[in-house]
Amino acid sequence: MTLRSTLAELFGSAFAELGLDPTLGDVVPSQRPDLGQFQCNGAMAAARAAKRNPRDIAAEVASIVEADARIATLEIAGPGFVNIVVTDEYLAEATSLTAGDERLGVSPIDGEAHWILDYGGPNVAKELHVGHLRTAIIGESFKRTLRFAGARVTGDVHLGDWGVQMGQLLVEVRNEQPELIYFDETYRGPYPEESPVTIGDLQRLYPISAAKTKSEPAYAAAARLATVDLQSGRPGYRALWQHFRDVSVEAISQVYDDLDVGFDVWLGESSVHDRIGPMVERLESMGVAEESDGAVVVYVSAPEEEHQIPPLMLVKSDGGYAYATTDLATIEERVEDLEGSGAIYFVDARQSLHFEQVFRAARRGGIAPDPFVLEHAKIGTVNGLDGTPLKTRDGDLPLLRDLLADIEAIAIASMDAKGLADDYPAAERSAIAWLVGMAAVKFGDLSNHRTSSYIFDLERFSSFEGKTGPYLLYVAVRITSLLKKAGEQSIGPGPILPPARDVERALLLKISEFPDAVERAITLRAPNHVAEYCYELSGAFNRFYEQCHILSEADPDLRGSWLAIAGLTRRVVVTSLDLLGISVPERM
RNA sequence: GCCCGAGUAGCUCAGGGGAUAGAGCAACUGCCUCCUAAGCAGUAGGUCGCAGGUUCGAUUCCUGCCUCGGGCGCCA
Repeated sequence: MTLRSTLAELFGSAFAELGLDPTLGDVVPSQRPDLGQFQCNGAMAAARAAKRNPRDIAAEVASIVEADARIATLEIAGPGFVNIVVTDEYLAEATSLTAGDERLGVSPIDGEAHWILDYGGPNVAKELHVGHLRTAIIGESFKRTLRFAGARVTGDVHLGDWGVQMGQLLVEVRNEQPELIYFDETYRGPYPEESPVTIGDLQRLYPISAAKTKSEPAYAAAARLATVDLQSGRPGYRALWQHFRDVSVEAISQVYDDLDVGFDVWLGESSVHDRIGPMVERLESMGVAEESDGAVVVYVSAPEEEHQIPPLMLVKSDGGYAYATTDLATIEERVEDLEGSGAIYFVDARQSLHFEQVFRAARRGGIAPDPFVLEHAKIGTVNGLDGTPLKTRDGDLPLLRDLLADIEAIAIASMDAKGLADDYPAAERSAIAWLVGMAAVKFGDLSNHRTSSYIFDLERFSSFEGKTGPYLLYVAVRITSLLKKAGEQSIGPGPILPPARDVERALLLKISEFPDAVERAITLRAPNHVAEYCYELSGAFNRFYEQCHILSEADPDLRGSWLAIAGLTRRVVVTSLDLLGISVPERM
């Protein structure tokens, strides 16, 4: 129960008392802080249905609500706005309640639901590149936020580990090292535990094999054959493939670890391979899958639909499965094995048609029962300064590893230039630089809406000032330092007193908005609401800090109250940052 | 051609049917004898792409148009 929702309930029951819809009593933070702290706009909406003057309704609602001891003033303004100011006593009381709640006022959501989140999608043999950045950051944040609200969540990396690229790699490795035991069809194992290839080898070979597949039909045929052999279980191929997967997972998880992005399961395309055959057969026998031009497809548009969308390709005319097939089988896995109640895909918006097709096919084929939620949370692209997807000078997608190293270097340069933390141990200093860089990247990403493509400008990261991740770290660190100093002077927090200054009231009101930001982030699948909130809260604290000099305050009760407020602010900031996947250093 | 998304301050972007549309950067002006100036305060900057519609009220919802980006059966 939050301050805002308490008021909404209060107004709701007043509307109900007048025989009007209680949802009209919704209360929101005021858009005109000069006129009030909160506002209720329901009277204007009610006026039409009730065929009455909105100001009259507002007046009647106000006269009921006014009696409540928590309300300081109510004013009717304009066409029928009710501007609300709560008493300082109640504001203090509500803040104490928040401080006493482990979830800081966020109400727990349905703990029965089990959400499967898909925000990985890296491929074996390919390093994580900038295209993986947004999905990882946003998905991770959403996972943490859902979990904070008490939901059961499983993050699946969904590795691309089973397509024709695997066949291509097998062929290319054979070209380079034909003597390897894995290619000897007469050999009966066991195979070496040591991988014959490194992740570096795979990254080198992958583009070569991809290029040859394009230009040499015979090579492409060999790759397809190898893929089929792999998938049908040829032991040498399986063993070699396992090495491909292992070395790739090691490299991939290293970068995810650096990003502090985690997955609960490392499933992938290969883990649903055995499901595909039976699934296709079942869809065919149901009449959902049909033969068309030598391929097997699922029609996903009803004939009468005005805008037809193309059918989903299940089996290509060469007998191979399409990647939509794998995605369909993955849904089945998520329903049956993972026992999910829904799956949310944090994936590039450009794949929206693909997901539309897959989701429709999953419904038609009964793979996803009706209550199972299927949702594509569209992610915008990371663009360069020219507004097109970010590329290196060679035209490749920049590797995440390189990008993060650049950011770290910028953070160090920035610290050097400002002479920050120059008396700290070198190891701590570089740890701080890393956290500052990560905060900059993540906040820069998360403060944009999920669906919008934004311009990633390294230059802009060279200054960690203004609305940036480091600004938020700075607030948390400032408070840590403040609390430490207070402790050294044996000053402790006390009960939160009714606020007497505007900056203090503004801070307490902002603290009370945390649950609304979290709720919005969850329902809209949009962590930018938490990011935006955290920035606003930080600003409110900095203004408070500027005007209320805590440690030199003579009144011990006031000092204790302010210290408690500072401590609570820190908790909310650190919690918000944690929901964004951003870690805070002890000092900076 | 059809579908999806975007168009808001010089730049990068927020914005929940409500009042006077916000932030950061860049520009200009102040504030470190005082808990971290990675900070705070202030000035300036807008026909919210265009035209209609719904509504007491539209940047927000609907329709059309313009511009840009993306997607559209055998790549994944």
